[in-house]
Amino acid sequence: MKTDASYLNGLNSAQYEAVTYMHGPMMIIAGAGSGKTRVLTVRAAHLINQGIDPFNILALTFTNKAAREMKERIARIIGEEEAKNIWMGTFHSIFARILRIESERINYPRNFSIYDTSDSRGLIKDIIREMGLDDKIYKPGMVHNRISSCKNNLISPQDYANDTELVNEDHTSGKSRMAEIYANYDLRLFKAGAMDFDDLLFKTNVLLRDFPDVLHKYQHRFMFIMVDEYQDTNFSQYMIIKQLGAVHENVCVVGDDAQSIYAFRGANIQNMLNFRKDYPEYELFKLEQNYRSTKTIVQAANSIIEKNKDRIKKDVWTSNEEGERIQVYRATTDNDEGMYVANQIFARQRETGATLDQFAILYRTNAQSRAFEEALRKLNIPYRIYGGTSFYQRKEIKDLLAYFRLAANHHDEESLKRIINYPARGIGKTTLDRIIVGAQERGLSLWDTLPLAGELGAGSAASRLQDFVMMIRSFHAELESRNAYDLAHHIANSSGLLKELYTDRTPEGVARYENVQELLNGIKEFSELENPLSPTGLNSLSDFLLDVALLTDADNEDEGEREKVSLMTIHASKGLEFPYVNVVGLEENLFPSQMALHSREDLEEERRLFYVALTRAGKDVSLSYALTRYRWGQLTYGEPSRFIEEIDPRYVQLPAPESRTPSARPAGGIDFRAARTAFSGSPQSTAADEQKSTPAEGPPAGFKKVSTASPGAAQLSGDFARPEDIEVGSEVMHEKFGKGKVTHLDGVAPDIKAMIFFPSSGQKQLLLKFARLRLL
DNA sequence: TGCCCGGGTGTTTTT
DNA sequence: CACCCGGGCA
Repeated sequence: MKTDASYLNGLNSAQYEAVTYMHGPMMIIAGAGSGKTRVLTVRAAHLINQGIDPFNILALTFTNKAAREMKERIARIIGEEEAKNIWMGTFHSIFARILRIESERINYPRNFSIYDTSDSRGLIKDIIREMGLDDKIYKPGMVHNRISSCKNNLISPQDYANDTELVNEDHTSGKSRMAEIYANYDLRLFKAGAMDFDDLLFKTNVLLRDFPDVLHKYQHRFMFIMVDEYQDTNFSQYMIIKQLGAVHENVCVVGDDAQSIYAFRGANIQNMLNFRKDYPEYELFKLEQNYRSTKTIVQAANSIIEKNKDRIKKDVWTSNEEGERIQVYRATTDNDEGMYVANQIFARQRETGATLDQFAILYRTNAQSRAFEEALRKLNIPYRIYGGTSFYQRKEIKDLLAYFRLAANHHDEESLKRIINYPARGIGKTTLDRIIVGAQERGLSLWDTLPLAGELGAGSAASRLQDFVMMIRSFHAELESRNAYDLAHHIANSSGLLKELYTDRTPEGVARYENVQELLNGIKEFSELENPLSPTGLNSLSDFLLDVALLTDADNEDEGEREKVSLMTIHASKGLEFPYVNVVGLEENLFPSQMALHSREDLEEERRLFYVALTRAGKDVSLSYALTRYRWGQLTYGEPSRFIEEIDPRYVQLPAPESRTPSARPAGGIDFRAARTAFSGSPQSTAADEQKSTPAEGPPAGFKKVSTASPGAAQLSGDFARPEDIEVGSEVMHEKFGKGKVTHLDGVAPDIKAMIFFPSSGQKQLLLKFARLRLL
C-alpha cells in the first residue's frame, strides 16, 4: 500500500465492501442519493493505492462533467499526477479518441469529422431530396431517429435490408425506401470522412470485432473497467464493455434500474439483467442508505416506484429527519404556476437564508420553461437554464467550427456547404448545385469536385473556388504544428468571418461577435493543456475539434453562474441534487407525456422519471400543475397527473378541493371536471376558490396575481404608458423583456417605433402603439 | 443574391 | 405561439 487508507474512513459497510472488492465482475445497485459517486471515486483511488497503474483503469461516465468532477475528487485523494492518467470520460469521448488512434484500420481519416444531430439531419434531408422522395413522408428527424436506433442496436444497413420485420414495418408505414436511405446515409458519412454520434459506438464495435489485435491491445490496457449509470447504456455500449472486459473480467458496473430514463434512445435495463448471465460468478452490492433526502421524500419516492412492475427489488431508507410534507399547488394557468413557484422560491430564500443555487425547477419538456423565466424575471431572481440551444449550436459558432472542421477534414460535406459562401465570396447556389450533382455523378466528395467546376458549367466561379481551396489548404498545413489558439484566430480572421460579424453593429451582431471571442478564449485555455499524443506536446486545433463535438451545455459550468436558480428538464437533472426542488407541470398528457400512455413500459419510464425528479431534492419537494396551459399556441385544459395520486397520501398535502359542488368530487381523488366547468363558466367563482386554495404560507408581500384573469384578456390596460409620453431616455417596463431604456425613436405617430435596450434581453425595436409599456 | 413575408408545422426527453 | 423553410420579389 502506497499511502494510508484513511479515505476508507466514513464509508458505511455496503460502501466499504464495494470499494474494496477489487477483482472480478461486480454490479453495484445504488439507490438515489446513496453515495454512488463517492463509492466510484474512492474505489478508483483504492485501486491505484493498491498498486494498479492508472493507465490500466477505464472509467465511463454519463457526462463529461461527471468525469471531470470525479477526476478532481480522485485527485484530492491520491494526487493529480496519478488521477489524470485514468481513462475517464463518456463512452463517446473515450471511444472517439480510440477511433482516432485506430482510424486507418477502418479506412477513416485520422481527423474524421463528428457530425452532430443537425449535421446528420441536414445530410439525411439532402439524401431524401436527391432520391426524389417527399420529406413530408420521410421526415428527416424521424428517419434519423430510426437510423439512430438501428445503430444503437448494431444493425448495419445490410442487416437492415435483410431484416424482413424492419422492412415490412417500413412497407406498411409507406416508407419502403427506408433501407435505401440508411445505406445512402452511411455511404455519404463514409465519403465525408465523418461519423455521427452513434457511429462512435458502432464503429468501435466494428473495430473491436474485426481486428483481434486491436481488441487484444485494449483488453490488456483496460484491466479495470468501471461503468457509471449502467442502467442507461444501450446495446452498442453493452457490447463494447463485454468485449473489452472479456479477458480480465474486472468489470464494475454501477446503476439504479429505478432511474433508467433513456429507453427512448436505446438504453436498455436488460443490460443489467444480462450482466448476471454474462458473469454468473458476479458479486452484487446494494447501496440502500440515502444520505440526501428527508424521510418524507425517500418514502414518497419509494411509494411511487413500487407501482412499477419492472424493477429490481431494493429498500432505500434514510436516517435523515422527517421533513415537511410535499405540497401540491393547483395553478389556474401556466403563468400562475410560474408566479407561484417564483414567489415560493423568493419567500423560502428569505425564510431559510438558502442561496439561489439551492433551488431547482424541474419540468418534463423544455417548452415549459417560459412561464418560469418570466416570473423569475419579474421578481428579479437570477436563474440559469440548462439545455435549450447550446452555445455550440449557435450559428456563428457552428460557422467557425465548420472552418476548423473543413481544415482538418476536407471531405466534410456539411461543413463545406455551410461555409463555401459564408462570408459571401461569389459562390452561389447555382454553382454549388452543379458541384453537388457533379460529385454525385462521379462518386466523389464535394471537395474533390471543386477543381472540376469548369467541366460542370460553373467555370465562371472557378477562380473563386480555387481561392477557397487554397485558403482551406493553407489552414490545413498548420493544423498540427501551430498553436491551436493562434491558428483558430488566424482562421477566424482570414476567412473574413470576424470581419463579417464585426460590421454588424446591431446588439445581436455584437453578441455574435462576442460569442466567437468566447469560443476563441475557450480554445486558448484548451491549447495550453498538455497532450502527449500531439506533436507539439500541447492540444492542437484538431484535438479541440474532437472534444468540442461531444461537449454539451451541461459541461460548460461557468464559475460566474453560481447563486442562480436552476431550470432544467428532469432528464438534465439526473445525477444532480438540490435542497429545494419544484417539480412542475404535473398534468396528464404532459407528465406523463401523452406519447407514453400507450404501453406499460413507456408509462413505467415516465414513472421512473418522476422518481428521479423527487429524489433530486434534499429538504423539500413541491409539486404543481395548471388547470389551463398554452400548448402550441392554444389554450388547453389539463387534469392533474396520475402521479400525484400515486404518492402515498401520508407524504403529500393536496390542495383544498376547489369545486363548490362537492358531490361531483369522487372520494380521495382530485376531481377535475368540476374545476374545468367552474373555470370556463364562471371566472368569478374560480378566483374566489383560488384564494381559498392558496397554501397556508401564503404568497409574500407584493405578490399580485396578475395572471389569474382569463388568459388573453387585457389586464390593467389603463396602466400602460401612452406612446406620446415616451421619449428618448425614458425608463420603461415591458411584460416580457423587463426593465429597459429607450435609446431612439423613429417614425411618425401613430407608428412610432422605439429602440429600447433591455439589460435582460438586449436591444429591441418595438412599435409603441402595441408595446404595452409602463413608464417607470 | 438577399430579404421579407406567408404558410405550415411542431413538443417529449439527449450523448 | 414560435420557428423554419420556401417562394417571390427588389
